[in-house]
Amino acid sequence: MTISEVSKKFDITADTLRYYERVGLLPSVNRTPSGQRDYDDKDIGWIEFIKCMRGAGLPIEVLIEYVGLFQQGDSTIEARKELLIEQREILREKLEAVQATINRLDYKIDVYENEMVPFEKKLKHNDQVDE
Amino acid sequence: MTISEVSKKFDITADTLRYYERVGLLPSVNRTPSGQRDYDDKDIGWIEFIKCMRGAGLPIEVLIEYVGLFQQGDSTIEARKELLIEQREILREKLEAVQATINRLDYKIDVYENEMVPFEKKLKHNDQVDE
DNA sequence: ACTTGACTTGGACCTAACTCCAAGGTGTAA
DNA sequence: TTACACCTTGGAGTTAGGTCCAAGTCAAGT
Repeated sequence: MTISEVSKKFDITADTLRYYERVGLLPSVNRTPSGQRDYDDKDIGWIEFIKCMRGAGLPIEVLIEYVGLFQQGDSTIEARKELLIEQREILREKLEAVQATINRLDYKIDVYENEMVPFEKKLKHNDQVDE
Repeated sequence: MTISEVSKKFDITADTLRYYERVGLLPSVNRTPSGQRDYDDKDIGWIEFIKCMRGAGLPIEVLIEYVGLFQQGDSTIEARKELLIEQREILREKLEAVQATINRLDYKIDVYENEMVPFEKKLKHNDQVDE
């Protein structure tokens, strides 16, 4: 799979895909004899994983560390698990914060709705007075 | 209230508070005769609001716009409401993404837990073989 | 009056995560 | 074989959101 195909498939720019590779987030992408990237299923899997994790806000550094551990084989299983648990905890806190803010916006929007009723009434009243 | 008191109260550095003011996010903070900031209840209210919104990831630009609308008075109530509705929608999507990623991490962590059982068994087996 | 600690400003600097560009190589259809 | 779209690299530039610093002012205690 070429870089532009992957780019379209995941809606990630080719520049970003090259950047990911450069920083060690996407190691060992195969090349065609002429040097062009040729993504295989394993690469696609990583990209899909990275897209999901980045979409939730995990820092690239953390993902690089995870990839690095993965490449070191079975001896890092425990470390990888700990890393994921730690990130999950951070995401749980983020979820809480986002939910709390949504609740607050719900309330504020509701107040605006109800504040507009007397506001519109006032406008109507003024219209009547003018007539 | 002095800047350091506000800083402690909300766990926001004084530099950040000044930065917020500079970019127009916290307009019209009163000063003492000697020119030092003296935050009042209204300021405190805004800071608390900003902290909550920033904590959920709303961009500063959007908050600046909201503050600006607010200062223009009642005629912007509808616009403010629309702005909040739009941001709420974005937060809902973020919530979805974070939740989906937590679920995925739950699954991966679970796999690691179960992958480690045979891994440890293997270790134990080796131990027995060695003895 | 002097010290100490908090406050002021303007502006430079920093980090994360891209994003863009120039200069050049490749591949395929007419 | 020429045109054209697509690929390559290294490196510079961008954006958001702070963060830090120097040089100076101010306030409270001794």
